[in-house]
Amino acid sequence: MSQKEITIYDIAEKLAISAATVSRALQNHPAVNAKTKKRIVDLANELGYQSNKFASNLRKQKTHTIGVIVPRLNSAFMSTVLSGIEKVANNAGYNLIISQSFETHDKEAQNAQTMFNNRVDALVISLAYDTKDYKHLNSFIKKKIPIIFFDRVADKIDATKVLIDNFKAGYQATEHLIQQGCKEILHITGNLSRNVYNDRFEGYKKALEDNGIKYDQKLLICNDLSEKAIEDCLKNDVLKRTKLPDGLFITSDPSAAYALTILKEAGVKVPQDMAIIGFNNDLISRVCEPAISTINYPGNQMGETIARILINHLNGESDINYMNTVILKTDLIVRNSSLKKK
Amino acid sequence: MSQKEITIYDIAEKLAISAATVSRALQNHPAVNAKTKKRIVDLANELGYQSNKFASNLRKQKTHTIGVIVPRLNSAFMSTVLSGIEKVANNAGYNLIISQSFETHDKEAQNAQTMFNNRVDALVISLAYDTKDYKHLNSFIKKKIPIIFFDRVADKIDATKVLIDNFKAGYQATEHLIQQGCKEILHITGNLSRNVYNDRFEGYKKALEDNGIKYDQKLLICNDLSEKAIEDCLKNDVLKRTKLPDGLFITSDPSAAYALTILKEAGVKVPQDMAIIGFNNDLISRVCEPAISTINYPGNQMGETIARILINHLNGESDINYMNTVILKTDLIVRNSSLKKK
DNA sequence: TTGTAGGCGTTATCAC
DNA sequence: GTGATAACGCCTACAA
Repeated sequence: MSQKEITIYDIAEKLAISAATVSRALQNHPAVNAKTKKRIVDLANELGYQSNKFASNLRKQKTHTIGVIVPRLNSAFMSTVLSGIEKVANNAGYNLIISQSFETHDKEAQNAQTMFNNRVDALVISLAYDTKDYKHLNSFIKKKIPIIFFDRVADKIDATKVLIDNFKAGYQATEHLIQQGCKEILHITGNLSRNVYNDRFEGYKKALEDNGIKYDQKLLICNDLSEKAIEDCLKNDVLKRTKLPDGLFITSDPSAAYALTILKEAGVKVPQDMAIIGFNNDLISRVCEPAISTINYPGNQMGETIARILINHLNGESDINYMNTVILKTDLIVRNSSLKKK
Repeated sequence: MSQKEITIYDIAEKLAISAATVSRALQNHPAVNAKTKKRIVDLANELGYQSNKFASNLRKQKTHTIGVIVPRLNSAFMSTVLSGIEKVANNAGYNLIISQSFETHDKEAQNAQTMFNNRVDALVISLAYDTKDYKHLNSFIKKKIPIIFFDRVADKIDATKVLIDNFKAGYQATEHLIQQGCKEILHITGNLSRNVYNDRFEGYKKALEDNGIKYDQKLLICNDLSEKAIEDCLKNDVLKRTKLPDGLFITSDPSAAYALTILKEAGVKVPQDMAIIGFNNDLISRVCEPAISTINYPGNQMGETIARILINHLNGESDINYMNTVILKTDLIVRNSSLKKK
């Protein structure tokens, strides 16, 4: 199938020198005569020589590859994070192997295994919905391959985490709705066994409590935040209630936008009947009518931060083990969907 | 840094057999005694043995890795395609190395080089805005490494392409606006040197022509479709014109949504004053008010198709060289943003 | 400044 | 069924 590869030996032979010198020249090793080097580099270009990473990696025990496992590739937030990671990593000469867990532990474990076999220099991971134990990461820990968790992190594991203050964000969002006069705030969110959703929920509860509102379990809906789930819980549950909530804190912008559409269809006025606040500050929140209030979540910056920490560590410029948790800043963004008072 | 690796030799030694047998057992080679195999597999698990892909790849000259180069990671469309590719590829035991060209030829070439050095088994690529020559892909062609272009394809190169009928889609979109009574249809789109935008533009022109409307160059705006560009061209140009166009065909949904927001802000009534149609059928087009008409572009299916073609080829089940172009089906989706007549 | 030689971990070929 | 052995292409002590 493939043509004969051109190797450093071919170059060495044609130039009647040793492969070692060729290898050195191609790596810009200082101890090599400038002229010899030029001859080597020129010939390499002429022959279209391409270094074989496998041989090199095999030899050097380093791959310049970072593995990334995410629940799903196709969300605005995730692709922003990935874009940030890729940018920094690529500039530093690192490659990215990306795979999706599709929100299941098994696929996540399987992907981790593959990453491990591929000897990634580091692993970046945002956990699946149903991941509860972290055995599948043990091989990395044993071999001291750095792991960075982001967004959906593992509480019980002692590793570097990059995330936002979900409690605070949840608190802020809820508090804002309360300040706008909401008394019964519906909270639609994801699986509470994941830190992101749990912390936001705790923030929600605390904000209620601090404002003298009793938490009502009927106002909590957990699902996978898919369009189907949103449609289902609104049409078959919320909209059928005798008393409609007057506020909605829903933890993703696409879901918020979709919920808004359904509510409007059903004749609910936003924000008058129900004030809405989302999460993430995706473009989608800005183009709805009314525009949706949200929490700004800097995905791109998160990605860049992750990559930078990793690369500094891999280059030995800093030690990841001293950096336990990085919290990125979020902001409350108020738009018309939640402005009952003007 | 890393602990000692466990190799097939370690296993062989402990079991007092040869490494060759261990290797065979671990690959399910038929010619190995069931009992020996069990002993080997058990010990391998116990020791936490992990096959070293580099050594294996080096030896087998095959990497089970597919390189993917896209203009940008962070678009709804792109992440859907990637998600599709990843799903199929991963199930078939292939890994994905993904990188972004950030719409520049240079980065694209550099990424292609890296992919090549990593000896990817195949390359999947959607071209950058300013890529005009394809020298950077020559090494792949020479070595007969399959390349699949998708979405933004190269006309001049003889390779497999997966795309939609952009001409037809552009025609349909425009025709629809005309049928709704539009006479002056603004077309906001990307760089016309890219097939996707050029073909849609040609479709647009042809639809005008077929309906007796003269093409007016003032109604064509090309930019990078970023929020900034959209805002700029609308506020500083279109909205200042003495006569506003009565239709808008804009070739991406996020841009359409953003344009809609700006137009509404400026007091333009949609669809009465201006009918709008976008492209892609992203969620964003559905949650706007009015919901935006668009062309359904099956990104996920495109991704899966790409991966499937590639994998069939790599497995020798079919030959990619006989498959030149795959055109996926698109549909016109009519929503309120373009419905002048009811 | 350059060359020699050994090994990174796996797999394929050949014997037995 | 199993074992020796020779690559795969590169890198790096060490020697010259």
